[in-house]
Amino acid sequence: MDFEVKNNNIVIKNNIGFNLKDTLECGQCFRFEVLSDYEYLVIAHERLLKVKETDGEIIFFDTTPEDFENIWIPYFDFERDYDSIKNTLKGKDDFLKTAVEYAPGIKILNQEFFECLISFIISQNNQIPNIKRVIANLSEAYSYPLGTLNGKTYYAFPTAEALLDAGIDGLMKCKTGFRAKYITDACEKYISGEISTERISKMDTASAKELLMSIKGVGPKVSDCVLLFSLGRYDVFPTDVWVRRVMSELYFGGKPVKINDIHSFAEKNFGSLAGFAQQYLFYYARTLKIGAKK
DNA sequence: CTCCAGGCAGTGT
DNA sequence: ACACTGCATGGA
Repeated sequence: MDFEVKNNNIVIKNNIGFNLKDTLECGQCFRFEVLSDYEYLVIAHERLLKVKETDGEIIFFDTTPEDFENIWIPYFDFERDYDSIKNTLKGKDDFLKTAVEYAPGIKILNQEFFECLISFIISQNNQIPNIKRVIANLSEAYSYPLGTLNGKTYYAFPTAEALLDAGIDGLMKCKTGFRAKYITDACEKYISGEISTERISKMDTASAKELLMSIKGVGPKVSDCVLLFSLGRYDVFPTDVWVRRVMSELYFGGKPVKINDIHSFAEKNFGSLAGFAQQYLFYYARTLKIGAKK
């Protein structure tokens, strides 16, 4: 893709339908901060990125062309044809059309596997602001600083070795709660090589999901999130309380629906684009509180 | 105070 | 196969 170098910044034309705010705030990642309207701090791949969306342009501050091409283009999924994906989904039904058009600028980020795995283990029975806080706690306690902005220091995500060394006590001090033992189990399986992106890349999605679920604290929802947000498996349909609610409201007459029925519906109707559909539906449902009490 | 959150493991039928 | 319950923590 085309980009310009201006001072130490990279600037691109936003002719790719990208919305920075919706992409970061749609619940797929936890390592960002709002600096001002349309301006964010992103932590990923052991880097601190200031990024701003202006009228028709995206600016990546203090970024080299090498980092932009090798890290940020893949991370933000800039080279995928989202118009084609969105057009296909909008043609499925009017409900999905509404959800896609609610936030058409969402891209599915390509996050790092280990960080994504631990983050979504932490996400269970938790709320997004608290998930972000716990991840920040772990990073500050068990990793190294990447830089300082406005007097605040930001830290890389810890390695599996560092989190294992932290022990249950260390993890509990970071407010991981009952998930501490799950994190430890994930670290052990990752360090041993039992769980790795190399192994998973050779497996079909169902087998990959089964392997991930061998980790304590990783069930259908967490494994689907990891598969979708860090392994490029777009045929999964992570189903949490919000997705369950919105699916019930839109496709099952407001009645309670079993997870398996939702998965069957998504596989049949959304197929290889289920993951994209899920993210549009999730953001739409959560933001508008579709199906929530009150 | 109670209830719930991008769920899951454990236990029981 | 399915239903029920406890779980660390913080916020409404």
